[in-house]
Amino acid sequence: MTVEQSIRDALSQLTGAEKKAARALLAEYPVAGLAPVAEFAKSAGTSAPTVLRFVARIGFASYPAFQQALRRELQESLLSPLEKGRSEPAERAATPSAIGETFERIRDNLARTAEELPLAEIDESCALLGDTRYRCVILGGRFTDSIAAYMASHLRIVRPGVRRFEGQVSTWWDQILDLRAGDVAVIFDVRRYQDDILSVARSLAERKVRIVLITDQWLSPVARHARIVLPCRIDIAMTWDSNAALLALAEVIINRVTLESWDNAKERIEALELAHGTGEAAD
Amino acid sequence: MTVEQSIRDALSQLTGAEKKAARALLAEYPVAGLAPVAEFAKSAGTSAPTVLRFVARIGFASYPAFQQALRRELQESLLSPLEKGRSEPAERAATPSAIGETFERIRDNLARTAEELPLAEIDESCALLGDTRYRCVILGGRFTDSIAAYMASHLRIVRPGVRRFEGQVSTWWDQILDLRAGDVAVIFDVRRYQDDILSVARSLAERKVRIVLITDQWLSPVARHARIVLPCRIDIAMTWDSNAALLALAEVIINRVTLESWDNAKERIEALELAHGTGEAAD
DNA sequence: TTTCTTTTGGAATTGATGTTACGATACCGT
DNA sequence: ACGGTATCGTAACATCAATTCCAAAAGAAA
Repeated sequence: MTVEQSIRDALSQLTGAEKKAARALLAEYPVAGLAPVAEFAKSAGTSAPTVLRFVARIGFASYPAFQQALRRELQESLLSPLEKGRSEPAERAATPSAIGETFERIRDNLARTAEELPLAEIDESCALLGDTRYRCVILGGRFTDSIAAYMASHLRIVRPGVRRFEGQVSTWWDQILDLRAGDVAVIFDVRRYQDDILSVARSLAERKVRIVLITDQWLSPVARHARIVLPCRIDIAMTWDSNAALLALAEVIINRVTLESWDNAKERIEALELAHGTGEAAD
Repeated sequence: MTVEQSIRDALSQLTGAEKKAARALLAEYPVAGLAPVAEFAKSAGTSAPTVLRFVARIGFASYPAFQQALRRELQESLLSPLEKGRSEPAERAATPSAIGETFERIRDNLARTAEELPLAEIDESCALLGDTRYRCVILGGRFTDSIAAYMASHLRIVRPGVRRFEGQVSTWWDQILDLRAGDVAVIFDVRRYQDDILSVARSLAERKVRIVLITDQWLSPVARHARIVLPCRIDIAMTWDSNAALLALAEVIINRVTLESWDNAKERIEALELAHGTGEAAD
């Protein structure tokens, strides 16, 4: 039962001045109701007490309670345009064009991510990661662990002191002890945020490890402990979210760090390539 | 100039706790800002004074003035719900930066990849991967191994019999023995093609394992042994190639397979979510 | 018209909210 | 390691908003 429905149901039982309030709210729903009582009353052409009687009549204990309900509703309706369809994926036809469409949505996520990313924060992250005086650990959650691995495998080539937390979470705690204040942790965490990641983050923060968080637009709770937060778009209105934007961001950072510390990186890349012996396999 | 833009512009000049407030607002825009200061502060994990300092910093004389601006904005955006959201992409695009450019190149790769991908091949891949009568192994090279892991972690939820070849290549040979004719192998291999991957592919082909190869536009030599070849764009004219298109393709396939075998997948997803106990970490 | 009931808004009251001052803390440079 | 500076949160304060009371006005019934 939404607030709007409550109003329509109760409308017939309202007194004259109360109806004025109801109509004013319906006309500018729900913004009018988010204003202070006096303002609402004025825009409805009535008085504050009348508005309060109206609010009580549709079943709220107080005006703040009424506003809170409006806010909750609003938040849900702002999420739903993206969220809907998630419930019944079966409806979404798997037509050939669906592939192109999915790609399109992923591209769209990249574009919006690039738009919304705070550039200054990326600069700072790269600075942190380029500073070889401090060590660096990279970790991720259930699915994003792969992205973490990807980033680590590149960063490890560019600079020394890169470690990755992998496997059993219980083994991470020992490794945290090796870290000193000032070291940097890159944490990937997207929705269905994991409690264990949060615990680790808290523990890292306590040890003054500086956290760079790469998360989704709704922000992992790890944000509380993070020095830098980089939100990415992940919703593609399908069964699974898309982590492509996270990977892209990781790549951007990797390239940036590589460039900025090119003198060191160059040597390391060449040395490692030689040792690895990756001959360009001819066809 | 919308409030949201003001925030993004000012973000870099904000102090740590102020950033928390900014992020909390951006994460639940604009609803978070419509709550009383104390509530806003709590949801942002900071104190009321900090929120007020934040509001002052982005140019408002008082908290009520700030809320009024939010309401005005909200009302306008509700009146024209069609052009809601991305207000002026033209303005935002005016931020010339290497970061935006890199993102642009990655997006371009995705677009070209989507164009050039043979749809019929994708259909067939999905059919192969959706057929639970056969097992499925996933593996990748030095960097693409992470992408393989990503795909495996999802596919494993959707269907049974998914394995991943990881760690030391030498241990893979034993595992190949477990595979029967008709089983499916997804192989990721991009330039600097690795000899060991080619060897494994050859061996798999000999055992009549059907290979789905996800590679770059220049095609890994594994293509010779592959039943299906899906080429992606990876070049972004920087130190490192971008594997974002591979990830996107993997995601497309994952979603497709999930949809096609939804009846089975649904049960497995629900069962695993329950067992995993991933509580949406409330804050 | 008169009287009673219902409704309404002004004004006082009470409570919550925004605001400010100050002490504690963390951070940074020397 | 130390002192200075910036930042943050607790607590007191002042302001404003929500609520209540009551008298006046409007409407209904006699």
